[in-house]
Amino acid sequence: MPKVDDTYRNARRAQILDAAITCFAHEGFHRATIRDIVVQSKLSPGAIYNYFGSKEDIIEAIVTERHKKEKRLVLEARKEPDVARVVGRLRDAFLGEYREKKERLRRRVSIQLWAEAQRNPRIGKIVRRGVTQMRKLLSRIIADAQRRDEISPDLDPDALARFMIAAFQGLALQAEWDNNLLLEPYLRILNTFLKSFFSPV
Amino acid sequence: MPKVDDTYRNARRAQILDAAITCFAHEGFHRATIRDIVVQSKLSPGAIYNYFGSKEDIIEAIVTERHKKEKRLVLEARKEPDVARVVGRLRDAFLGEYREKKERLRRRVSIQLWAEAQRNPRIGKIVRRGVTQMRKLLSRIIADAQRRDEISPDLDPDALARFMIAAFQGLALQAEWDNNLLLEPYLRILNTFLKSFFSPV
Amino acid sequence: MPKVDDTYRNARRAQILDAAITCFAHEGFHRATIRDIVVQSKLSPGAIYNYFGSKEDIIEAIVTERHKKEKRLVLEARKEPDVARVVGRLRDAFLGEYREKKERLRRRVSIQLWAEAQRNPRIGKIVRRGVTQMRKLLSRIIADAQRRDEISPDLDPDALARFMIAAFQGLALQAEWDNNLLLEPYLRILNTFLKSFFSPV
Amino acid sequence: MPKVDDTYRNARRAQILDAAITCFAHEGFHRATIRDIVVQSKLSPGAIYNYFGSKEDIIEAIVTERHKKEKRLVLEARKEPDVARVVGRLRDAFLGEYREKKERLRRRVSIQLWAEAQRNPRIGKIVRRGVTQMRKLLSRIIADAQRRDEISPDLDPDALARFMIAAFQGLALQAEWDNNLLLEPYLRILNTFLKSFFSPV
DNA sequence: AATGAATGAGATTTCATTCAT
DNA sequence: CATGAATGAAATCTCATTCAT
Repeated sequence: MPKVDDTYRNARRAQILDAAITCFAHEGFHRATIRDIVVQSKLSPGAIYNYFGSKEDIIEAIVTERHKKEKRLVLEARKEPDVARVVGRLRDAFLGEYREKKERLRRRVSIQLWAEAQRNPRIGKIVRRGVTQMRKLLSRIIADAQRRDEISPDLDPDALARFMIAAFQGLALQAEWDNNLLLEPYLRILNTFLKSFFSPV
Repeated sequence: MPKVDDTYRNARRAQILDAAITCFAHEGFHRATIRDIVVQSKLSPGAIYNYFGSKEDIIEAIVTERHKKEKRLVLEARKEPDVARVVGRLRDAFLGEYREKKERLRRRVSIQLWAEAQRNPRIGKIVRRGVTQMRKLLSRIIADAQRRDEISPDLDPDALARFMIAAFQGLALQAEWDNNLLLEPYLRILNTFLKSFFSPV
Repeated sequence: MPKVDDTYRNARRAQILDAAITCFAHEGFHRATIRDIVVQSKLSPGAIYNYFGSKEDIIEAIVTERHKKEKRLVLEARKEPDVARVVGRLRDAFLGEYREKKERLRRRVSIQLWAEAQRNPRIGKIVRRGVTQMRKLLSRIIADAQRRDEISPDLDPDALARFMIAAFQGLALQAEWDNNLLLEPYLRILNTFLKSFFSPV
Repeated sequence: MPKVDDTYRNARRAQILDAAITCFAHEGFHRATIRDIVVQSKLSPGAIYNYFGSKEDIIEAIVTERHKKEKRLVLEARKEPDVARVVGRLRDAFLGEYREKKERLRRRVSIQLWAEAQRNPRIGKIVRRGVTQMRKLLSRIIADAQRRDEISPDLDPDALARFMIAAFQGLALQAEWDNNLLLEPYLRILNTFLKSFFSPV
């Protein structure tokens, strides 16, 4: 079944990554075996190693795709005319994901990644790069808003960006532990917080 | 079968837990081997299994001690006369730890725990219990303050507690990735945030 | 199903065998993968399996061709009028090869074959047949010379043949290990040895 | 069963090496699996890896012990008063091994080593070192004899050493292929050869 | 005939845990 | 109580070979 085109190969790649996300989300990186991914993806070990050189490569691919998607979300949000709306849209985009089952899995994998990044230099580098990228993007959005006098010039853009990211990271964690965590009340606090920083001065 | 006293046993236990924290912080739960802990603790495998029934038991002991300590911190802070000071003291207590090397290791282990809690029901249960306990404590502090009219009654105590926890969880993560993260600017944002919620109405 | 002619098929076969010799010489039979041969030969796995039923078949083909060539060399040498000249020519023929790069590869493969012959009955049989054939040829040359009174009748033809073969096998090994082994001194010893046996009585 | 003494550990080590020699001799390095060695040695995989870091380490240990033994043999032989007797004793020592079953296995492994040395730099280095050591030892024996006027000064000691080694290497190979190779006739040729070089001038 | 993606048996190695001393 | 050698299940990855196209 040779001479397949890129569409075919991309489909297989996605098939493997999807299976891997499911397995990693349920078992963690270390407990999820290649065999698990084999079963989940309905492929064979050999087939998987045709697309990825190692288990770590699969993890890396997952992170990389995740980061690409997040960057896209932020760049999309940035098109809004003022910072309040940019931030509102970001909030909606990231919170929106909380309903989707597939995204739930991805979030679980993200938490695995935070742990893995600690001891795996290669994964660490990539995860770090991703978060830094996100922080820089947010930071710039804030700085731009300050330049346009939309928000107080006293706020440190970088620190505020960190704080926003923290609010979402913490939510991700807690949502993970609490199956019936109610988004609404959290959202209301978040809005109060956002308003206190991002409403027109 | 020489009966040794409790002091001796407790010292050995602590020796093992200290070694384990170091190993887990550096290698993660799965990559850190019992042998690593053996080397680090200068004991033998057999000795370790005399004090803990399994690797998981060691992890469990670490979490449990961690939670006890955090509970102590909060109960201590609660003695302050008003909520602004309670929150301020909590902030100082948790941030104070950021300078200590030993605490750095514990924080790293915490992140490992978040990941492990996802797939290990036993650890999951304990970690969940710990965060819930913390949330309940904070939540009650907030509710009490509302009852004393110190802060707005519109805020959902539980959600605000979650938000505060998130701010610290996110900081822990980012501090982990960014060796030279500056606490000061983050602290300033945190203060602004806290003030906007907790200053006398 | 395009019927191609024998010339085409023979060319492909040679292409595969050449590639295989290179790979086997560099990586050994077990470490050299079909994929290596695919890359080296610039063909595809499927193509290779069109010409050879298995990796072992390729090895077998290499041995067989090698043996054919050696037999040709001996038969050629045997045309010389007396045993001294026969032996001299054999020596030149086999030593002549030491300069050629391609032959260096073949010699490396031969050493692999000695090892493989030990545990692989099929290869073992062929290798054995080849050496036996060579020994018989030399043995007959010696016996004929004895019959013609060219050399002492006391020498056991078979044992002497073995000894001659050993001298070359050992040289092949040592040349393999010693990149700058000097042929000349060895050759002088070899000549002294040959003269002591093969000079006219 | 801890705190064992060196005798115990050496016995286990020997047990593993013996099993490995048997397996390697029968199946070759690549076909012999660790599991084979496990079965043969009646130990467990873990036990084996307690004594050797890898399959390659086992191979290395086998070569090293072999070389030590050969060196001992030569040094022992060198004590003879004149070169003829030295050489005679060497011949007897090495040929003597041909009767012993255990030595037969070792010889088979040696042939495997010649092949493995080609593609495995680590093994290559050790094998080379061993043969070089042997050649140097023989070479010095010859040179000493020349200094004492026992043999012709025209012979190149190094080349003659090579030739002697070759005679034994070739014999090892042929004995391997020919189960009923007769040593006597070969020995007679060898003696003629040795006499022609080593008898008093 | 050629292609090359897929297969899946099997190899090496690791490591939590046990238990004789 | 301590020791550390031994156990053996299980994990990752390789590679000869097949076969749909």
